[in-house]
Amino acid sequence: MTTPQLTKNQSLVFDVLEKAEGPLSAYTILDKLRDHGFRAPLQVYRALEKLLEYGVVHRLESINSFVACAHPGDDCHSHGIVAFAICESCGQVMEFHDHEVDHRLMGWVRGQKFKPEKTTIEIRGLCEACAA
Amino acid sequence: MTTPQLTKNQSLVFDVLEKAEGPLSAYTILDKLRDHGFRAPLQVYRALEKLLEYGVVHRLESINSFVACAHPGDDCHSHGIVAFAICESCGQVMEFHDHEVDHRLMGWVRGQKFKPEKTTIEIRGLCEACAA
DNA sequence: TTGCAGATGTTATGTTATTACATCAATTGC
DNA sequence: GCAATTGATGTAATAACATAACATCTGCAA
Ligand SMILES: [Zn+2]
Ligand SMILES: [Zn+2]
Ligand SMILES: [Zn+2]
Ligand SMILES: [Zn+2]
Repeated sequence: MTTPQLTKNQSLVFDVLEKAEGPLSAYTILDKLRDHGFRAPLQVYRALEKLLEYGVVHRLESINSFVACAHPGDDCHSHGIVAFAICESCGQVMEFHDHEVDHRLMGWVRGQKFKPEKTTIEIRGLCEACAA
Repeated sequence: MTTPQLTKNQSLVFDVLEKAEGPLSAYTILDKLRDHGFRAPLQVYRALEKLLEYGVVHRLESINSFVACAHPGDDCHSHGIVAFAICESCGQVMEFHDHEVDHRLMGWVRGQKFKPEKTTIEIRGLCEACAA
C-alpha cells in the first residue's frame, strides 16, 4: 500500500502517535489535539481508520490502543504478519516480523480451509528495563 | 491449573458459553442470564475472571468476547500458546496449539530480554462454509 | 460466637466505539 | 459558470464494553 498525502486531521493524529513514547488510546489522542480544534472522538477514529489502511499505524487489540509503525516503508507489512511485544509497565512496544511464524499459522489455517483476513499477535509482559 | 468447584454464578456463565455456537460478549451473557437473576455486568465479569483464571474460558481480545475452551482438560494451556481462528461471518471459533510458533515467538522475546506474561494470537477471516 | 474470607448484589461511573445527520471543499462533466 | 459527485470534516447523541465503590451474605475456622 502506497501512502497518499495525508489530510490535515490524519497528519495531526499521525504526528501525535509518532512523537508518543508508546501506544495511545483514541481518547488520549483526542485530548492531545483539543488545542488543534479536535472536539469529538470521531475525528480521531476517522483519521485512525485511514492511517491503519495505509499501514502507517497499528492497532493493538489487547489494549485498545494505537501506535505508529516502527518500520515505516517496510513492505513486509503487505505480505507478512506483524507481532508486538507490549510492556505492561512502561508501555513500550516492540514490533517484529517472522516468516516462520507466519508460515506455520497460515499453513494451519489453510489445512482448516479457513480464509485469513487479519491476524493479531500481541505479547504482553515486561521489557528488560521494567523486569529488572 | 486444576479447576475447583464452580460457584453458582460461575456455573451459569460457563453453561451459557458451553452451549453457545460461538463467542459471546459479556453483555450478551448478561442478557441470557437475566431470567436466572443476573442484573448487573459485574456478575458476569466476576464469573468470567475466575473462569479465565481456571483456563476453562478464553477471551478473544480482537472481538471483546469470550468462548469456552475447545480442549477441556488439555494441559497444553498451562505451558503453550493458544491461537484462534475466528470466522467474521458466522462467529465460529477454532482453537489450536503449535509448539513451533510458540518456540519462535518465545525465542524472539528472549532475545529482546522481554519477559512474556500473556500472548494473544487471533486470526480473523472466513471459515470454509462462509468463504464458499 | 466471633471473626474472617470469598462470593454476591447494587448503583454509579468510566472508557471505548459507532450512528446519524449536517456541512464543507475539491473535482468533474456539462 | 454551474450542477453533480465525491471525500473530508463537524457535531450531537448513543451504543457497547468495563470497573469502582460499597453493602450484604454465607460458610467455616479459631
Ligand atoms: Zn509496522
Ligand atoms: Zn517497560
Ligand atoms: Zn482452550
Ligand atoms: Zn463462518
